[in-house]
Amino acid sequence: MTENIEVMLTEKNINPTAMRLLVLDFLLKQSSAISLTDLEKGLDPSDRITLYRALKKFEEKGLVHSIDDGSGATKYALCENNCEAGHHHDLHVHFFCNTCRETSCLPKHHIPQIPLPDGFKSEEVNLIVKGVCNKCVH
Amino acid sequence: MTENIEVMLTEKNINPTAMRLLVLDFLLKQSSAISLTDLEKGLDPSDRITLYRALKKFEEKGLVHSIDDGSGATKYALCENNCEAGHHHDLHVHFFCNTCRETSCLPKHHIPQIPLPDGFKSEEVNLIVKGVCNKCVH
DNA sequence: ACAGGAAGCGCAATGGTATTGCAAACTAGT
DNA sequence: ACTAGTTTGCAATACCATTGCGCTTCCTGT
Ligand SMILES: [Mn+2]
Ligand SMILES: [Mn+2]
Ligand SMILES: [Zn+2]
Ligand SMILES: [Zn+2]
Repeated sequence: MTENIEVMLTEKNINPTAMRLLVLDFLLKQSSAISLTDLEKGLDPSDRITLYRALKKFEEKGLVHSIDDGSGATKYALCENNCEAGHHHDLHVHFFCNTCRETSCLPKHHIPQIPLPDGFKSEEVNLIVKGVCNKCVH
Repeated sequence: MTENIEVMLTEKNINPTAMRLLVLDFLLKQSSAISLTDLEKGLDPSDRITLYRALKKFEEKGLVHSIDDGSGATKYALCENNCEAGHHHDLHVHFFCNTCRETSCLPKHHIPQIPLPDGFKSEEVNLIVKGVCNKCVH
């Protein structure tokens, strides 16, 4: 099991340090995207900055992607495999639940083509839908 | 002219104080959305907190809307008229230029319907396109 | 005109997040 | 075991957002 996690790191050219194994293990257990603070609280006595740099490294190497859901804190979630270092390919919709305040990836829901006025060139799109998630609907 | 600005405020049930007149005047002169810091620098010797509360009041009353463009600082822009207190109706696309770092409203470009998985209910959508704006394309 | 009271303003203070510098600890290759 | 490069922990910094509070200003009823 730890070996499995280690392979995931080495495949992305990330040195599998003890801290990074813990971080990836924690990420794998999540059902929604987490913030740095979530991670810090989840991995008890751990330095926030080290965790911050672990996430940054993961993102840089295409293992996780960051999500700006408007909550003020950047969220992180594992990529869908096809991402490479410095090049993310998982441009999907993200959902923020106003009830449980969890942010989820909707990898099946690609972002539609957005028409723009003449002279505007799109390079990146951030689409975040807010509402009530499937767990909070009653 | 000042009378005109004053009317805009009173129509939205906002007390037209000296500070608020200045803020609205400044907003009317902008061609793109501005941050609180932009406003503070634009209106020379003025208290940041007072400006902050002016913008909050304007937003609450449906005169401006706030934009989270991922830059870290909330941007503000005038609404398209049909907005009411506590109820904004200008759900349009926003564009962030990676070159000039200006954020623009694209009021002609409504946000398309985003399909969601079963059980998810959409209440709000934030769509921000990043790229190169018409002024920066060469 | 006067007394209250509400609204607005300026300043201080707080809390949260992101980011960098630096020295100590650690790893890997020789 | 030694050295070079990487990783870590802690301090420090920089913003941004938000609230508390006393003072001023403006409005209103008497
Ligand atoms: Mn995602
Ligand atoms: Mn807008
Ligand atoms: Zn939920
Ligand atoms: Zn531009």
